[in-house]
Amino acid sequence: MTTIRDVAKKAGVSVATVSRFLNSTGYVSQEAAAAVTAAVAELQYELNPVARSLNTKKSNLIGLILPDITNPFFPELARAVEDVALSYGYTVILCNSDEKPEKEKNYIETLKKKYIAGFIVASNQLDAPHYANANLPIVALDRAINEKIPTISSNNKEGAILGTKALLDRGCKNILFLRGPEELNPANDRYDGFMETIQQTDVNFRVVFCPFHFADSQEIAEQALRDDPSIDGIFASSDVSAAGALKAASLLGIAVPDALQVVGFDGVALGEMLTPGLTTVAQDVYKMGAIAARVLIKRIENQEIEQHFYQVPVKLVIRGTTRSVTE
Amino acid sequence: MTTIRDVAKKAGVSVATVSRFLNSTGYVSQEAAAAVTAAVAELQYELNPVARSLNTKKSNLIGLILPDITNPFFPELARAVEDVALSYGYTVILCNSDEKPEKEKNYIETLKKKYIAGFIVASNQLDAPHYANANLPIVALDRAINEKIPTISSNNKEGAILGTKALLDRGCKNILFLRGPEELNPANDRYDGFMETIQQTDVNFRVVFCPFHFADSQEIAEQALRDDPSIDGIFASSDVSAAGALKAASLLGIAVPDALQVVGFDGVALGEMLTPGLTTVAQDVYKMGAIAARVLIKRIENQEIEQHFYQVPVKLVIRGTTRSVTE
DNA sequence: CTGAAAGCGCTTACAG
DNA sequence: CTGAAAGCGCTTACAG
Repeated sequence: MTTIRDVAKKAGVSVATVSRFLNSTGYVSQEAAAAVTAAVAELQYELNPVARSLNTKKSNLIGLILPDITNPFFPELARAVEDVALSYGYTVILCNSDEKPEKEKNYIETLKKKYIAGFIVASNQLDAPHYANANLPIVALDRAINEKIPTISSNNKEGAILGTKALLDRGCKNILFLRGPEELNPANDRYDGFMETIQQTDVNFRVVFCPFHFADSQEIAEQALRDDPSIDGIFASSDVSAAGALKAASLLGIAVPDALQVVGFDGVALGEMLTPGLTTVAQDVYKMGAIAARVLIKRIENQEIEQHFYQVPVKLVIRGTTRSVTE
Repeated sequence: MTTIRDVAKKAGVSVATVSRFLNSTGYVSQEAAAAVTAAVAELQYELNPVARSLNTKKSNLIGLILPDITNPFFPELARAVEDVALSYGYTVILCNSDEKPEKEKNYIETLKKKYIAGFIVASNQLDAPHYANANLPIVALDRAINEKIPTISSNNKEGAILGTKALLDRGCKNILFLRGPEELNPANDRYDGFMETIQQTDVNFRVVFCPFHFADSQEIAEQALRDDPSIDGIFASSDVSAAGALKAASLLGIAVPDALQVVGFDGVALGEMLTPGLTTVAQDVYKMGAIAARVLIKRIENQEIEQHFYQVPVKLVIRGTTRSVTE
């Protein structure tokens, strides 16, 4: 392995000069710079990041803390984070927290020992003290912990308004809203958007809590549809829940979209694979991840960041679970 | 930050003794051990992994190289790897390679500089020289590069036999096999299983290449079904392809499972969300990932490993895209 | 603009 | 069984 010492010797300068040149810190004469450049090229020298970390107490590792990569929302997010990280020379460590504070805390502590540069956190435990005390650059997804931590989220309320209107515009007169978990900020924003929109009309509606889980959603939807067969529209707070609702409808022999229209939320790949294809409010998950990574890296590198809250636009994707607009 | 030096001072021994004790390398007297233990506890000392890495040229990082975490097969694999890694004190770095040799090579090189402990590789580029020359513990998924590298895979051939028989047992007389990419070992094993089984019968069949991609699969299946409307069974080499085939059938107005039965391969969550639910040959993806991680860690720690090839069993999951068995 | 030297926090022959 | 010392490969005041 060739070290900075070898480079210094070959270039005829001190290691300090080589280091300063390589890190563009401090002045280096033209000649010295040229000599070092040549020596580096000739020896194919590459800096040892571990040795550097030991000094600077910083690495180019970033931690991505999320509940569970298995949840269809997260792979695309992880992909975006990794793409951006890679392009800036960072490496990402995957941390599945299962929303457990001890797991998160544990990750933060063991990674701090590795001088991790920062964290991107997509978790509900964000208000736990281990984040506030982490003393490290952090960027949050979907949940603001405090003003100091930049947050990226979709425009969930706007999305819910779009989704609700989609059902209204298509003639639904009795809408079931599958509301997501109460602890989830985005789910609550979606709820607000739905309520605000529906209450401006005289359309019937009911709201039911429903986890973002397929089998549970199916059961809850089935129950609701049995209770009230006149339901003619379902707005689910997630695509997985929408898939559950579709399954329930099929089991009950309810025709979609003729007798029942369904709109999901997320824009996950699953939606297009269903039959009929799921009409949904699509988030730009990749973009969220990319922004999160970019903002984190800016913070790590002490660059200015323009804003602390990023709202990524959302859009309605019309597929087969809704009919054409009625006049 | 408290260092090994502080511990040594408090315990009244040298840092060498502390280090030896902590790493259980070399002899340490009872008294010294006790003193160190007490000092460590009192100071809440934790070893600095970066400083250690610099000396030992090893870290507890493991790299997971896969084509794209966005492909529904991989999140569960990644989850398993991470779970096992965590329980043994390792941390996993996510590397999306897009099957590009340069990307893989680049990852390997930059991570080697970080003294990465080993790699788990789920990629088709495994025969590229950068693996053979990596000079690091590697475990492969689904593809053997050479005898030195342990490999974990599903029993793909057996699975294909199961899937084919499922169609045969249910009366299919004209089967379309959606064969996966030619470069993919598992896809070829599935093909072999299919061929072996079907050729023992006088049932009509045809084979078509088909990438593991939804829209492409849909198109290919649609074309095939148009060409030959008498097809009454489709065996797809992946669940995503099966989903594409189902979509095609629905578009063409072909009733599943009455006029057409479909069997997938993978056992991905998507399968149960489809309507009707997808009958499929399920792999135990989590188990594959867990074994891969366990084997890699054994190699890293120079433990014996029992075998070099692990075949994880596969099982047939019957859902709604097939009928009941005919006599 | 540059170099000698100390230091980051550990490990590991080596001598005793 | 144990300690002094060198070393892992870099960075960073400090003095010049």
